[in-house]
Amino acid sequence: MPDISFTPDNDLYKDRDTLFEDYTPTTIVGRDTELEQYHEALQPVINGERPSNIFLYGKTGVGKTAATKFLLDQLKADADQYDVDLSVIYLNCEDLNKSYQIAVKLVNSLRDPSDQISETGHPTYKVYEYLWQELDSVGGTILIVLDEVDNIGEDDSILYQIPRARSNEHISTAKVGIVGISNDLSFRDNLSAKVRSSLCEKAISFPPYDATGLQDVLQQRADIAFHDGALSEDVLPLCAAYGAQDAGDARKALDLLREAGDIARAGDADQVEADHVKQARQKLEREEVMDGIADLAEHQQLTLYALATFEGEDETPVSSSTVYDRYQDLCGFIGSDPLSARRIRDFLKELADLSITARTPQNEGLSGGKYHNHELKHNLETVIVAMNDLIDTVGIHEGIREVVEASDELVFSSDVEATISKK
DNA sequence: TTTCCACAGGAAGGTACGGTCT
DNA sequence: AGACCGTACCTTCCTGTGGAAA
Repeated sequence: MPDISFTPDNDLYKDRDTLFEDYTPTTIVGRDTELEQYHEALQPVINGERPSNIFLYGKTGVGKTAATKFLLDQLKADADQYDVDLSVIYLNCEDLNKSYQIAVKLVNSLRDPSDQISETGHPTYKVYEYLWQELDSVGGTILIVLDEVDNIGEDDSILYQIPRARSNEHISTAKVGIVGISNDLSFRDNLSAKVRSSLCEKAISFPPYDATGLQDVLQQRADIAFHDGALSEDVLPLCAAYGAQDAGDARKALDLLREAGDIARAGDADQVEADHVKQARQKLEREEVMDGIADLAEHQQLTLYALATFEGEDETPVSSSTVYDRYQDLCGFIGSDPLSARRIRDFLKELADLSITARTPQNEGLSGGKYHNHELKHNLETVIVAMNDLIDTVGIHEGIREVVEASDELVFSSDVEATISKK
């Protein structure tokens, strides 16, 4: 039995918590022009005027949310000082893809916990009525921050309902402004014309960090998170370089730094080294794929399983219809009705969007026609381990037998020993 | 230059489900 | 109870695509 007593770790860290996303630093590094524009756009609030609608856009991890939290905290403090009645509602639209759902969430966040409404069942107009009532009873100036609004896709009705609520006399006392934050750069262009004109009164673009910018961000956090000398000098440049590869995502770079720190600490190292960063990168990448796969529905996993068998047979890349044929075979083994080929094409696209697989368009003209080729983007064993449960119920296909036998991470119930042979 | 393969993926509609309201 | 509401998840049908071959 291992020693399970707990002792404080050796201390590379001064304050590890500051490496998490939810930590708001006291200053924002390298976003001066954006902060200036943002500041200017918020100015009407403090004058007691109708707030502008503001639209922020830029890729993930470029400081949009951090800048928002930072500036709005400041704005609230200043509003207090100048007797401006200001309320801020922050809503992350991550799991909301309809205007209706956002409206419900907003109503619920304004209502007492004992008086919540359910997410379905109400007619749309009712939900909006509730929302106007709640906004009016709050009164004053209200800023509604919708983070990751691009999730609502086509259905942008709430984005023109709210800005127009006052002129349409749905609300009378409150002055409402929207701050929309989008990770999708094309979202703005896809908005309907009437929404674009009202929501994007002030549009602020956050460009990705370059490696130097990232290094400044990392340095700021590392100074408060680690003790002096805890990082060897190539650690931050390396994290920054990886981060720049990941579309200038500062959040990922911070995660990487923290993971590297954790690995170094677990290994009782005196210093975080470049090698720890490399290990951390592998570990994070692997976790990302594993989580992505674990969240897939059964038939999505079956689709991936089908593709994985070809990978095991060294036959990738393969066309969508080839994957579909094997998918149907796999369905046969568990006596499940296969979904339509059309549906599987959707799944294959989703898998590619999640970066679990790679998809390449092919065109062989008259002889072969136009189609997509698919292959795994990650180590086959990783994918198989992530689908362990599914494979346990379906059985081990011959194509992946070799990998399964070589792996020591897989756990199967004894009756899955039988191999599904290739048709 | 024209043809045409083999899908890609949009559109529309069905069904089941969890909900409200009267 | 039964009308009605919004959504997730599918299917069916069908038009569009682009480059190798003719």
